[in-house]
Amino acid sequence: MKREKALKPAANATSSRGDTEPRRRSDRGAETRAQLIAAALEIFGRLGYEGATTRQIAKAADANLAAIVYHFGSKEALHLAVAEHVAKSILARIGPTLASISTPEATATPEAARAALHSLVGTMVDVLLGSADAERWARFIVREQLQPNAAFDVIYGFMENAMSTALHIATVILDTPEDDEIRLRTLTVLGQVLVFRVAQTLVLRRMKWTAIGDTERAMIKQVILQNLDAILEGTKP
Amino acid sequence: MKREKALKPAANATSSRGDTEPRRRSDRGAETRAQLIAAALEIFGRLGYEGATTRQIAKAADANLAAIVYHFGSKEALHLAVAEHVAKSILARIGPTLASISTPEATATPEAARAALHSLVGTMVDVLLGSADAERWARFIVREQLQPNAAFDVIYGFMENAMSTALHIATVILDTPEDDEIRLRTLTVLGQVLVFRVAQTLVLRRMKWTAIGDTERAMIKQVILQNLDAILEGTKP
DNA sequence: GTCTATAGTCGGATAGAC
DNA sequence: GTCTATCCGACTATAGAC
Repeated sequence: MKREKALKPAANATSSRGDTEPRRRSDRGAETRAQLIAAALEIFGRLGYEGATTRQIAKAADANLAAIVYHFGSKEALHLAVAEHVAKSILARIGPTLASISTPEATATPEAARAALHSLVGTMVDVLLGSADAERWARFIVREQLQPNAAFDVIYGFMENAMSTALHIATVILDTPEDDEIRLRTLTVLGQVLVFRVAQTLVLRRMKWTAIGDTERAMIKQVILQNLDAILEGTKP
Repeated sequence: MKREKALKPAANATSSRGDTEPRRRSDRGAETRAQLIAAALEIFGRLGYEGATTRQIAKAADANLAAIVYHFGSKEALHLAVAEHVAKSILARIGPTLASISTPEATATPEAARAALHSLVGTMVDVLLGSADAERWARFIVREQLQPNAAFDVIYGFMENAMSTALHIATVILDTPEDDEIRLRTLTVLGQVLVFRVAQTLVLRRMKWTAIGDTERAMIKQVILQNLDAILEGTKP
């Protein structure tokens, strides 16, 4: 928000390069772009948009400072490219699960629906807590929430999708229409997963853990799924 | 992380001013300090430590740039002073509730314990969602989680307190020893509250709300307390 | 496509008048 | 205690050699 002078360049935003010329022999360019995005994801997530500097990012990506402008057009465009990358990556992870529980069969009976919901929540826990990648994604996303940017809109898309699916399944299980109450309840389930990412510093201290590994993740998943069942059971009409 | 040169000054950190001279007639100094802290809370919360600039803060506080160094010693010291202010403010709000449920009577019977837990969670919802101040506190705290600083330690203290109390009450209700499982479950309850602060952009969009006012807060509280009861009921040994 | 060098701007901190 | 003026390091973005 500080240097809003020459925002003229950009031109070639994020993807769709090589549209003027056929794909050439070397993919050095693509590699550099990928490295820049990976480094930017990490650094934007930790320091925020303003706190991150293009020098840091270039250095972490083992690329040249000018490469950022060359490949993305500006610091801001790089930020947006990272958001797109995150959205795509997460969708790639939960997409299969989402698809498998979006079939009519998955919600044919309350039992099947319950299994589908377990599957979705379990996948969310795994995706959010199960990889170093996810750690970076989550940090980046939470930053966007704190300071909603254009990048947030990019990310919102897939969240919308997952939440809608979960909501629909929940209405089947509880046999109720979709109303504010069940919408809120769906959000509280999301919160139970998110807290382990967002308040992780607090979580680690309280649990006297040093990290959330496989064992810890399994415990967390078990507790959340038990809660989910209890909530489904306890709030039946 | 950028300008680690002259970190020499500081000297007079945050409070305890006027120890060299008796409190004088005017409290202009105290007022300026308060305004600076208020402005810094808002701006650090929104932009993060690195993203915030002392010029912005001074301007928002209607104070002079040099006043920051004069009163706090440095940008970093101001940041820490804000953390202390936040911790104190929150404790002032939940302290009474915390005290009232820390008595032996409050956990004498499972019924009383359940009421105490409701009281604590309800207060948390009110504090976190019920005031414009809380919005700022939450933003600031979440930032600290993403990028733990010295300031985080300041804030952790009161969280520890509230969590321990909640945990103890839960063990009474469930009549189980304190173990990892119940610790995790306590954190999932915290998550249900936090999500409405942390992912508020998402919440507002999904609920098609424009803000979380009294009505919305009441709905949220009801849903979370119902969940809490369901969880307590559904996970009994 | 990648690099170095640099232009132009903005940052935190300081000095010293009042 | 508060202010203006200023230093100087670090920032983003650019130009142009390779």
